[in-house]
Amino acid sequence: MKDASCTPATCAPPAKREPLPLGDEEQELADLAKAIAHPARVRILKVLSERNACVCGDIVLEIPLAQSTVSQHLKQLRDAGLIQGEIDGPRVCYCIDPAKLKRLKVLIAGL
Amino acid sequence: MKDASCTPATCAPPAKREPLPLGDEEQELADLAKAIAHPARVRILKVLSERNACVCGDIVLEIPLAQSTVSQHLKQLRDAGLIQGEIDGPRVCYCIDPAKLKRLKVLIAGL
DNA sequence: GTCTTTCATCGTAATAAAACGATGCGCTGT
DNA sequence: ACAGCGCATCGTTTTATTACGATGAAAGAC
Repeated sequence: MKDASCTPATCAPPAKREPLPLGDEEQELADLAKAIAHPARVRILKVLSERNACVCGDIVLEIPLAQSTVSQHLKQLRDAGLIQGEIDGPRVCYCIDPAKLKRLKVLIAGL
Repeated sequence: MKDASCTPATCAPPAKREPLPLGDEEQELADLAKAIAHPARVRILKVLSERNACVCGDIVLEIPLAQSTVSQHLKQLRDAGLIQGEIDGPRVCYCIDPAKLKRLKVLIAGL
């Protein structure tokens, strides 16, 4: 099974312009990718997705890490905008932000 | 525009089982995500994709970083399997590995 | 052969990420 | 009010990432 070997012939012409300073869209995708660049965070998203709704703090039960560590990962996902938390009495309910997740999918698909 | 607010009511039942030890697929996605979790690497993929073929070492010209740094980023993409390099005389031609990129897209889409 | 070009790698310094236990803060029961 | 639960944050250590200049190795030109 021969996959895309890149022969010099297939090479495209070099650039003429300056190296643009790493645009916003590149940064956006990089940030979103970084948010899921850890198996624990992938697991969190998967859990939030399987239980189609939030699933409060027993996300911790799904992940073989200390509570404080899981909380940190949740924060990263929250900072990236991929999930959001809603305070419900003593607990906090998390759920996926579908718009942001969609945005990630679009950016990835555009590669 | 009200987006997915997660009320406690929507919360799914808790888990019964043990915290599984962070599976292979989660790790795979995390690794691929990490590979693109930097704007320079996103840019590299974009360049390799726009010039539909390899574009050898003048990737460096497209990125406002030192040559050695770009080479490091290329290595990370190579280690992740997203790109591959082919030696062509004094230069090296890089191109996207479509299968691996597809794999990334599938995993992301599955979120 | 030597010189040059092209890229990778080494060595290093600065910054960020990951993990944990301990602490703190806001609720909800009693 | 007080105790307990649920979760976030603090403080710390360890490890990884990012970046650069300098050095090296391989191929082509002379």
